[in-house]
Amino acid sequence: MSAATREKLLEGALRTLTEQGIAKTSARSVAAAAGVNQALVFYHFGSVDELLSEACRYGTEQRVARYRERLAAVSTLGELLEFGRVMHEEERAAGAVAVLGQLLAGAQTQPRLAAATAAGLSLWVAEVEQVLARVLGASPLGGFVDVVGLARAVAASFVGIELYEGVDAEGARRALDALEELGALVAALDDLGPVAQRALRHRLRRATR
Amino acid sequence: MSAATREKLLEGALRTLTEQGIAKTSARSVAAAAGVNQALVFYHFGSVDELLSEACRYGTEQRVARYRERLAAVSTLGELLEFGRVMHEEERAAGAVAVLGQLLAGAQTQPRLAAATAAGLSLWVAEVEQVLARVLGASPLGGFVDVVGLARAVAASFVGIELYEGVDAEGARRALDALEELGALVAALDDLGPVAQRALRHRLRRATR
DNA sequence: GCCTTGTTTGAGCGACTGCTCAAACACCGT
DNA sequence: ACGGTGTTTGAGCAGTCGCTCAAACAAGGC
Repeated sequence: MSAATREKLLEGALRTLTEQGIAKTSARSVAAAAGVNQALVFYHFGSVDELLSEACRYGTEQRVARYRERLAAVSTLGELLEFGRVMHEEERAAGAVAVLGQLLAGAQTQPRLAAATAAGLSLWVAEVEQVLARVLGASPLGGFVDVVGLARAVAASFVGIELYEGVDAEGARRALDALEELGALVAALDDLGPVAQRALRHRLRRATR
Repeated sequence: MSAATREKLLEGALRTLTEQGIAKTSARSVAAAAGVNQALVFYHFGSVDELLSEACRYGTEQRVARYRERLAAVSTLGELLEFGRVMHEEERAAGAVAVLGQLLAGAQTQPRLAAATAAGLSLWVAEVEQVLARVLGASPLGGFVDVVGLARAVAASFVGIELYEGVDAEGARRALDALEELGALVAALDDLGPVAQRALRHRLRRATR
């Protein structure tokens, strides 16, 4: 039992990761953020690594579930871009994506953390994949891009930009604006006339061979 | 003087960051990697933060200079994509981009590091910006995307994907493949006939208003 | 009342952290 | 040979790290 303490520690770990970074995240700092004794980290999780791994899963599942309904309603690229902007605003406040960045940095040399972080990221990837398949399927680009790969690229890039925001908020804003613009341009391909669409598809077929 | 020791420490810092991560990068671990006494960190740089900041500048300038000539020769999107692939292979071995990821993670709560990392990233951004302006200027998309913002997005995304590679190498490969594919599709827009190009430009103009 | 089971606590271990410092060192002009 | 200058060294300080442990605690069955 004592799920309450476990949860306090998980929340404390997420808060510490966003506020202090992976370098200053320790059993003591997490326990302080959770308001409990530091020995409980080892009683409940065995090690700091294991706590962070579980916190990654806990936090990611929580965030993904928060957006699942809204994501399911997205059916055009334009809607997806708008959703991305809204989500970015919400997550910046919660720092949820920044957590993945910190874990990703820490995971480079810790196999246990690497597995947990990869699993956490794949939750996001799975969601993005579904939406992209739906959105791109209806576009002239449908069938020409590997949705599985693109979903991974989108998720990883999002984390990179979130980290970038921590050192250059203005630059990150411009980066996101530019991507939104670029997305809107791709969305505009949907509205091309039938002749232009045919010419475009013909070109795309040749480019992918 | 004693530029030799300074350089040894800078190289040692870069090596430690890639091999151990920001969380395990300390004055002692860097000095060990450099093969010198740990007190020299403080004699030459004053603090660990300052050493890492200078290492960021040192490493980034070195890598950017390494690619400047080749980047200047890139004039089409196709060439740019090929260059990106080659550079990725070279940098993965050197771990130079992974260093930026580690510094980015550490910089979230350390103002001194944040400034240095932002400066290092801006060196890459400046290069990407020049190439993008040249490459996109010749494409139907020219004038429709904010090159300054897009360059920042590209740089930050590259770092994110590099970090992702540390936890899921196969996934990162697919992500990069998909991006390359997507780029090839955009490049194919260049080869559209004049009628389709006109229709496309018309659509783009309407989409950006 | 007592004993068992599951949590929580504070103290403490050895190792590590950033950083300081007196002492030793190497190399210079004189 | 001498002093001066810049560099390097090992020891050491106070503090934190991951982790362990005996002891205190709460709660329930008997």
